[in-house]
Amino acid sequence: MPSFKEGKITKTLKREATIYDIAKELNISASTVSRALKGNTIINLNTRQKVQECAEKLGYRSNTFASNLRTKRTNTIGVIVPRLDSNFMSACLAGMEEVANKYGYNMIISQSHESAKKEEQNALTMYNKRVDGLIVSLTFEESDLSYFKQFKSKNVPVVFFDRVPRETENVCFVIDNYKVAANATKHLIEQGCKNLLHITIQSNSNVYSERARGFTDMVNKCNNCNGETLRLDSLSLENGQAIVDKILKMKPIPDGLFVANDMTAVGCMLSLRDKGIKIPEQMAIVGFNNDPVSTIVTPQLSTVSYPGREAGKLAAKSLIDHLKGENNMELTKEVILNARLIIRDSSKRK
Amino acid sequence: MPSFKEGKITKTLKREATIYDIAKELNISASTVSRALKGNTIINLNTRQKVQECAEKLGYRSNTFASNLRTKRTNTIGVIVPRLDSNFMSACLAGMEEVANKYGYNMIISQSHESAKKEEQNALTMYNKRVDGLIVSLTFEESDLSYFKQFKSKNVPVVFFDRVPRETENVCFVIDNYKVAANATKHLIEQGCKNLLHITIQSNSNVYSERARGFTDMVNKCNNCNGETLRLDSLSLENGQAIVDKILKMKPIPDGLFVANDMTAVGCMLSLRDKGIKIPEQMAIVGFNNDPVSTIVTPQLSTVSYPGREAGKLAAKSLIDHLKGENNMELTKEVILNARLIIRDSSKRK
DNA sequence: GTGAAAGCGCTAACAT
DNA sequence: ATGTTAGCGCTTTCAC
Repeated sequence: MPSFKEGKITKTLKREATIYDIAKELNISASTVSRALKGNTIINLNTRQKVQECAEKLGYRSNTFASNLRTKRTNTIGVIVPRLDSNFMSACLAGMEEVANKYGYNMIISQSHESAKKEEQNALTMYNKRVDGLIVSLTFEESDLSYFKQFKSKNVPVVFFDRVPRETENVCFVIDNYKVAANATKHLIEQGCKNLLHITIQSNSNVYSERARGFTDMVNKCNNCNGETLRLDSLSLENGQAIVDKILKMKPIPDGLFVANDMTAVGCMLSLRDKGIKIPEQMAIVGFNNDPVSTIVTPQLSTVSYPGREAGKLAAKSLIDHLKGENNMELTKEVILNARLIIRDSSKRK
Repeated sequence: MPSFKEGKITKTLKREATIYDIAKELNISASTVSRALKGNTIINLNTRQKVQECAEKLGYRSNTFASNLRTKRTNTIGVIVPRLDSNFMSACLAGMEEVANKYGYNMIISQSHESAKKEEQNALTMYNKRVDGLIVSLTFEESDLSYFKQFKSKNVPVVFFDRVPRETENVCFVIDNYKVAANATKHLIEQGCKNLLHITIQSNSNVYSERARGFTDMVNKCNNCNGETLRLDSLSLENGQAIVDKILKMKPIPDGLFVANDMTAVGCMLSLRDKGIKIPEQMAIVGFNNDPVSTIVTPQLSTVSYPGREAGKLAAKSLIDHLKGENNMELTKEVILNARLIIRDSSKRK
């Protein structure tokens, strides 16, 4: 240990206490202090208590970098999501945080804002911060995802949820977007809709393409009905007005809407109501996500429940189990979460 | 540097590349590599390029711990919030993340779940992780907040937002809850409400106590009206039913409601509608936060706009400016953000 | 423009 | 039960 000959008092006030300070104070070795601090029972109880007291007295706090530098683990999980300010995403994050926290992991969260470039930057940051594991929901901007490959070479597990790669070796937590979209469409057909419209986003993301595919396939199975898909640049509450303007110019005007998220569906509903169009009589509507807004709008919005909190918890748990060596990720490829159609008044004609 | 005599090849594959590996490969010193990697222009451009190439070739990534261990900075900001899955909070977090990311900081987020004990644990974790700064919104469970004092002794700036300490030396980002609550109450009175009810949470938190005080003071200024405050254990959409049951048993039944958050206000509205009570004619309602749901419910909910995203951005910016030495936190005590009453149909009688 | 050397604070293998 | 020792990978004087 270096000696602080000059200005000792000032330095002592400024400097962080280390295990060496404790060791010196108690006339024992640093290793003993290190062990005592970890509660290692091989160390005399008496010594342990003394160390603890002295640590508190000196305002000691463990230096995670020094520790990480040695142990090569960070106890940190990186999370990259498109945006964190949606009901669905914050539910996912809350679930992850809960699990991570429970097992002693911290979470670093970053947003890609739907930009592949930002996603890459974020991935690089996570990589350099040496997160122990990574949880990702992709942007809908297309990219080769090569920047996630590097993690594999370092044995850092990556799991995806919701928006997952089309093809990947990584574990994915998803719902069966195809099936549930087909179900929703079938429901609209059963309610007597003849001219269906699917409103979604222009994207190659599995989430949206699968929903669109489910919609189209189901429409095609139906002999006397028609289906169109409207692909927009973004989906939000505010888009409602513009969307409705478009819809009302279509020939024939659709009588059934399957919208890829609830906020947009609600935006449409509000605008349709302004135009005096009756829901569900003239236009039956089904949304997606079971956002709280779906129960608040009048009439209540039929939607697909998507258990975000559970998805988050499961993804985090799976990652942590893997890190603790308690499960073998090679065994799991994909976890399909339960999503189901919730029928409410916005689509119920019978 | 240690030599890896045995099993060199295997080790080379597993081991992380370091600046020493690059140095050896290029026959230069580690210091030069270190400088080159940082783009230090004192190093020959040619050398810098070579180093860069070699780094990529070896899959080198900077070891932040070693770096942090030396520089004693983490470029990480800790965030502790009660819950992250509300519209308001995720807007705040999104704002913070945006700013933090822009200035090269990472964010570690944790939830206290309204428990003071968990808040303390989280603070301790942040402390030990040596965050460069901390942004906090408090639980509504009361505590002495002593666990935030330690940061000051280490010169780690702490800023609070939304739910802030009653007395503190730290910078706080808030709205004027008192004033805006008084305004909302005044508005209800102006609409002809005689029996007002404020629905809030049982808490000493500045946010709720100030809103309640604003309400009460304004009611007291009014000669011919009456005001009660209902303090609950929690506020949520789901509480609506139970709250309405209580309200309808009151004598006299209130004709004006000022609810401390929008979700709860909406919960009440839905339940009131079920009971056939007319809004705003029989019961005028004002909420708080300007959550998207306020524009979705029928009739639209009058509320108080609370600029969460801006609050988050400002809090983060202030913290980072301070970390960069660009502002003096001693100069700022409290930043009052703009919040204003938004009058919609749920309270408009005239 | 580049190198040598010391040390940030901790842990763990090995000794006693 | 405790101590000795040797680094983890980086940055940063100071020297040339």
